[in-house]
Amino acid sequence: MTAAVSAVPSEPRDPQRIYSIAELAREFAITARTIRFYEDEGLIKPRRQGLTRLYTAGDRTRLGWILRGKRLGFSLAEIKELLDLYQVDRTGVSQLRELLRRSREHIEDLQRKRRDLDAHIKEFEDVEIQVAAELKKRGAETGND
Amino acid sequence: MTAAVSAVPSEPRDPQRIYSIAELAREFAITARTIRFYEDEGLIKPRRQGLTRLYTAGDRTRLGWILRGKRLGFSLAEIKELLDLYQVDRTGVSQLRELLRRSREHIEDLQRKRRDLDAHIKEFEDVEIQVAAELKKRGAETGND
DNA sequence: TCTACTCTCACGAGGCGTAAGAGTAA
DNA sequence: GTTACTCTTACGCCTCGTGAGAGTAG
Repeated sequence: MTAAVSAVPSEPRDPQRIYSIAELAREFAITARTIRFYEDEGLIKPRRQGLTRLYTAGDRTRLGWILRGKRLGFSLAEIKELLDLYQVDRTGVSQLRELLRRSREHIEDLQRKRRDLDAHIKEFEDVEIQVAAELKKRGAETGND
Repeated sequence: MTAAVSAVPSEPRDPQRIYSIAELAREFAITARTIRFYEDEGLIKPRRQGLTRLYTAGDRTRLGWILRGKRLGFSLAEIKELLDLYQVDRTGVSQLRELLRRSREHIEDLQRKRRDLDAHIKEFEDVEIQVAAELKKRGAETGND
């Protein structure tokens, strides 16, 4: 199902720290290839030292954000759009208005998702309750062994 | 982004009612091809009258469930597993225990998703608040026009 | 040389879309 | 007989990667 991987990894202890691609791959339990793929898709833009990619703490946060979006069922294109929301030009009023509009749109989308999720959870909790009751009736233990 | 489609459509007014594939496709804003595809994948099993598929209210509910799972980022394979949880054989104690175990597992997965989602929502709400404040500062209306 | 990175194909699974061609019910 | 469905078969496409092979920096 879902890999038991830290959702948002340990807080960035040192905001100045630089990460290698392999380090990030290990930390997020993905492959370096995947990180490069996200770069190809325009989701992340590490600095370079020659050919080697250098990731800042910000890049790392961004990557965690991407993966979280993925777990929530957003496509890479959608995630890119969401990420871009953070760094659009905020100088003009019309741009701010547009940002506000899209932000609200996304919040509604997310809230819809949450309603779906809550309904899902409730159903499985019902299953759990019923099955636990049935097991109890039969005199079997219901604990987690 | 996400199509503005009724998440769970109107309650099944008549539990006896039979639906055609086109009807369900319209209702859920998907194509008949998609519904047949789900059948190929073993997610739904309508009755047949000759070759024509006949969907019960239960099938309709099931389809809605599948689509909700999709919106939450589950793969069809995962959704199939979740759906199967509902109708596994519940006669034996060991089967009940297994059902309970997997049910709890899924609930944990769903709760993890919810934490992700809440964090996401909070971030965008922060964006909204900041942008709205900035617009107000500049004397522009922030309302939804 | 060995490690760790870089690159570019290329392939593959998941999730459908999209005809093609044919049957059937009103 | 035309419209509006239905069906199966099957190829194609986009997304999201994985893998292979080959080159390079230290």
